[in-house]
Amino acid sequence: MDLKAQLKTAVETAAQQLGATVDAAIQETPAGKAGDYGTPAAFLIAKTIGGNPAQIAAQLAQTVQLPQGIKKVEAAGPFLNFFVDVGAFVRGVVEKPFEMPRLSGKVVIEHTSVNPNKELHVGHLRNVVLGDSMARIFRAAGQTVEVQNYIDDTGRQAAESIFAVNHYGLKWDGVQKYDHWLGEGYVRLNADPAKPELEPGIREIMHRLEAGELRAEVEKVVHAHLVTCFRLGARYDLLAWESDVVGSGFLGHGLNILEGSPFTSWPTEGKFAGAFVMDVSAFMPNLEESNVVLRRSDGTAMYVAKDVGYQFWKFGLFEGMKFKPFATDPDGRTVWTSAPDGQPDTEGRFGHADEVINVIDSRQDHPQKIVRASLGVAEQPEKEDRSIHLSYAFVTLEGQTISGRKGVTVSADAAMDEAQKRTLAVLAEINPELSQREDANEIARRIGLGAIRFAMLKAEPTRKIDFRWEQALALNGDTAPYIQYAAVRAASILRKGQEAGYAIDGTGADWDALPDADLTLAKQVAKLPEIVAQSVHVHSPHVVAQYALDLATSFNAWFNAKDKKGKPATNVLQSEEGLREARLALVARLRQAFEETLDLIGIEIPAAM
RNA sequence: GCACUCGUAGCUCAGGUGGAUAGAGCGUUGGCCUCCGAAGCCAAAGGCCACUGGUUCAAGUCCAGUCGAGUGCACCA
Repeated sequence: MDLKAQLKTAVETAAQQLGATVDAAIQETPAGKAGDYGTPAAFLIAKTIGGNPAQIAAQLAQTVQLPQGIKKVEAAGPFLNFFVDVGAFVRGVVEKPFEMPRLSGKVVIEHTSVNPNKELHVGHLRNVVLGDSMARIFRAAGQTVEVQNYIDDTGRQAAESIFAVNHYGLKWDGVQKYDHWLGEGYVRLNADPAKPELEPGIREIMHRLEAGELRAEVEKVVHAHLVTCFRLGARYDLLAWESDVVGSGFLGHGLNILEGSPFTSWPTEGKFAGAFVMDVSAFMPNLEESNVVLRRSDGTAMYVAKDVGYQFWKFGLFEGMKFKPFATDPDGRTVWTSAPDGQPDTEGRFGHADEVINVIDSRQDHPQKIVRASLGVAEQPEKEDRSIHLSYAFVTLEGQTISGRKGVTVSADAAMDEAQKRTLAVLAEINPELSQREDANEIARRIGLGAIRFAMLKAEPTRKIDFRWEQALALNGDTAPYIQYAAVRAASILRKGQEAGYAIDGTGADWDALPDADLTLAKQVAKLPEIVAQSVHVHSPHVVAQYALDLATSFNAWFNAKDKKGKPATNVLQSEEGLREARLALVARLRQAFEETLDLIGIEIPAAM
């Protein structure tokens, strides 16, 4: 149990003795206040048993049992503050592995789901990075994670691109990236004044797509998309094709389940006569129209019915899809795909989620709420509860709405190329020697991609992002390179320490020689597990990104600390023996915290900067 | 019109389940490399936390309303 949890128990036990049952919050004391951790629990106790909070805090200070590692407690007015034993605390942080949350169960995360008709643009980056980071974080918290990527292969967009290729007689040269080439046909078609007359041809392609005749064409785009996503660091377990969702009868299965619900009906009169409708008012209050049509009066299904069926399948409400390998990712793991000629999933390997997270932009808020409500309609309240829409605001480009058709767009591939190019240029300028090293490109890759990923997830998902080169590729300030630089610097200290023959594992450490400055840093390092727990709780990786910044800031401040005479106060290698070993061990732990934290958001640390 | 999201420093953003003087980055100004990496650090300036009311010992945080911005509201996909 970590120290804060022990403090919480100690305070609550002491409160019990005074006759009050409270939920004691343990927080860090504000900078400048006495103590390390504190609690305002006396307010709550005073409320239940009466009395003066300050007096109660004083009483608690007398009776509370101090856990190991806490050397002193004192009341500061109504607050109860604890003082940690610096040496014992830092030693604990250094020697104990992180106690990550231990969640169980399976979560299915759907992300990317880009129309297979043209290349990804910078707006898609946000989706991929959010989803991939969530997958990493949930995995670290102990859950089984399955990442799915939905392929809308029967939609209008895919049809238009394929039609354009045929119509204009376009030939792929085998050199240009396939998705970029295909996208050019799409753009050309949509700029063509004759497009309205071409409608019958497009419709024919749509029918052929639905029949699965053009699967091979679509697969080429999907492979090209995977190249982009792999480069970003994303990984997938399963590609779920819309044609397979439909072909596996998920629509019917889903509607069958819903038909047994008291919230669905086949009205015989009124505006919905002849249609199959679902009343979601019990799950989505305040709607002007609470009836959702699932099957039209002509018998055809509405689009949301597909989403509902797919969602039900993710939760394991029925089976039916077949699967086969599709590709191998850069780590050598197999990416599976749904396929009509695949094998049945007899082991319940895919789907069967306890929780489903759909990473989709906020324009889909309403349909996603309907999907969620449909689980309520199906009388599956716990699944409804764990049906999460990770909604994020769309990305604009230099203030304009991204539109491939209007040419207001930057591809994800170009953004990554540019990021690496700019990084390399900066490297040549500020560290010419390093830029001559043979791994200079790899260094630039890690920094450039890190910068992009970080820019996409440092803010809350509900924030709108306006993609601007200077901002997305900035190398100082609140950026990935700032954090990476700190991590590299930490590694550099460790290397120098080892070269000098010092132990970095705490051997020979004099923990009690550590001053408060080192305690501040150790406290920051110790926070990682609760950060992971919070990120899982709020379903957003921005919490982890912000923590990574805090960690780097704390380390830089500590590294540069000066004493009253303006001399370095925390120089590790020049510290006295014993203190030096303690600091080296702390820096080693910090470096590990950087690695684990950045890995949670898919950012790699370069060998040097 | 209805619903959802948002409104914190000039700009871009952090601020667990309410708790002690509201924090960063960019930009501005001024400092810090005979000392482990200056892509760094320190300091200054910059805030009626949109507004009004309410709940509470305590509100940036919760509730109601107002104003402003964005998005979505088809037997479309």
